[in-house]
Amino acid sequence: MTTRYHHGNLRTALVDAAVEVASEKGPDGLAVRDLARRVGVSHNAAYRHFSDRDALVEEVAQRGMQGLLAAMHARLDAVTETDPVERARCRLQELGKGYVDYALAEPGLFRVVFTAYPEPPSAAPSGSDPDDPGAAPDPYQLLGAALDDLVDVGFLHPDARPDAEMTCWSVVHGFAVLTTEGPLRAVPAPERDAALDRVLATIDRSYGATTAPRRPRDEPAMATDGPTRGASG
Amino acid sequence: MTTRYHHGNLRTALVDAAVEVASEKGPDGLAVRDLARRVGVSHNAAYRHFSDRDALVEEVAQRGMQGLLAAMHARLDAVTETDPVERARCRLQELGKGYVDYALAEPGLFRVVFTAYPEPPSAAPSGSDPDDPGAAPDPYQLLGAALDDLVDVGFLHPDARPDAEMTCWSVVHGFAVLTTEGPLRAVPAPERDAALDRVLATIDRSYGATTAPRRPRDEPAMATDGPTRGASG
DNA sequence: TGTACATCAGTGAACGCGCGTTCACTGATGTAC
DNA sequence: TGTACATCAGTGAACGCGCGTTCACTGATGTAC
Repeated sequence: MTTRYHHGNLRTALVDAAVEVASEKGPDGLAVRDLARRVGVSHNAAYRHFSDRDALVEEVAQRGMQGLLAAMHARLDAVTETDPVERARCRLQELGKGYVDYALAEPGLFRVVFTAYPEPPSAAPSGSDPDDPGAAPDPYQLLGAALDDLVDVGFLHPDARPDAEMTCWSVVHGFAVLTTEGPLRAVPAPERDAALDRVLATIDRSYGATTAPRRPRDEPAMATDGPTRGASG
Repeated sequence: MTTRYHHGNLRTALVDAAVEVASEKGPDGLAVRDLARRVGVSHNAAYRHFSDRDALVEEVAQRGMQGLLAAMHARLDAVTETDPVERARCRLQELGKGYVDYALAEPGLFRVVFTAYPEPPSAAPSGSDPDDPGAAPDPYQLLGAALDDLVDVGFLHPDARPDAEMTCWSVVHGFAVLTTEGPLRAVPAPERDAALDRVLATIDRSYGATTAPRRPRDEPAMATDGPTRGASG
């Protein structure tokens, strides 16, 4: 039973092993032979289940994408704020934190997600179909929905809505890359987390500034740790 | 003379070839044997000039860094604005554009720059020495200086100054990665460039909002393409 | 319930690739006298 | 100006590695009758 001829679950076992390896070594660490070895099967048995190495990597990328989405949803679901404006602002920030959470927790898989398809989908001129912008399906839509909420709630001015996805995605992706693989990977966790809060607050402040000048209030709509509160302790 | 025994300039020739290769294939495309072949020399002659492959890659990374700095300086030097506030704002944005310029023009070398040292410099707890934050020396200092100017000129509130480097670097690096290697690599150039303008304007608007509420003016300090101008053609 | 047979899921050997690195060696160069 | 010699900068062969992929093959499984 321990070593029967038919594995019974080889495909899943290979992907599991691949996820584990990729988690440590990233996409370049994935080798069909190595994975077969780990699973205890001859090195070409894998070809019964995957047409080639790329197919296996793609499977890992899908798992990574699921993890990324889970991390984002986890943060989103934890938002308890009830005031519509505060809630929408908070949700956008938490979305970004979830993204970075995952990149920091699983840097290898995070890399696989963004390396899986080295060839650009040049056939369809991306951007024309808003439901399929490039190769990033759901996180992109989550972000879009959060930004739409921010407009609906009256915080983000509609004129500032276009390309807002790219701003948010860029800042959060850049932060993730710089602090996981990049030159900022040695920054200690507390400083790093504080920095992310400030980075996200910067975006929030910008969005608040798109409406604040138009409707007079006592308090300008600003980030909670903005300079007007003077809470720089 | 064409094929003399002593090459005379082998070290430089190897680095030149490596830059050319890395420019197309990125860091993983660099192989000592291949480079020697290209230069027309036996594959181990390279070891007279480089202790190992990593030393050669590091040399390419330095060239890449020079290119990156040159691209940033080129943008910076092209700023003719004379009004101090406008000038400082403009310079920050051009700095970001220069960074993205280089990433788009030389994606392979850009990657080498950020892959050269896979091991974190964990010895020195980075961030303690502001002159050497991680492995990115000069672009980081250029950015810091631009942000300091923005404070000096009264546009960016000092309370919002901390971690401003990380915001700017993150947004610009993320944009570069997403549009060169990432899911947005298929976005056509015109849309992409317009998006970058809006992304940078978002940061500018945020920084303007750190001072605007405090000193009453006729016009709030906002990005040139902000919604209050209504220039959404 | 038993059996023949198609099909599925493995195996071991082999091909061909390119790599990093080291070894003992040799051709060229330049300098001291 | 000529020569001996140390040193520098190449060479060719070899070691050992791991990889992706294909080939002909075999053991196990399940289904039709």
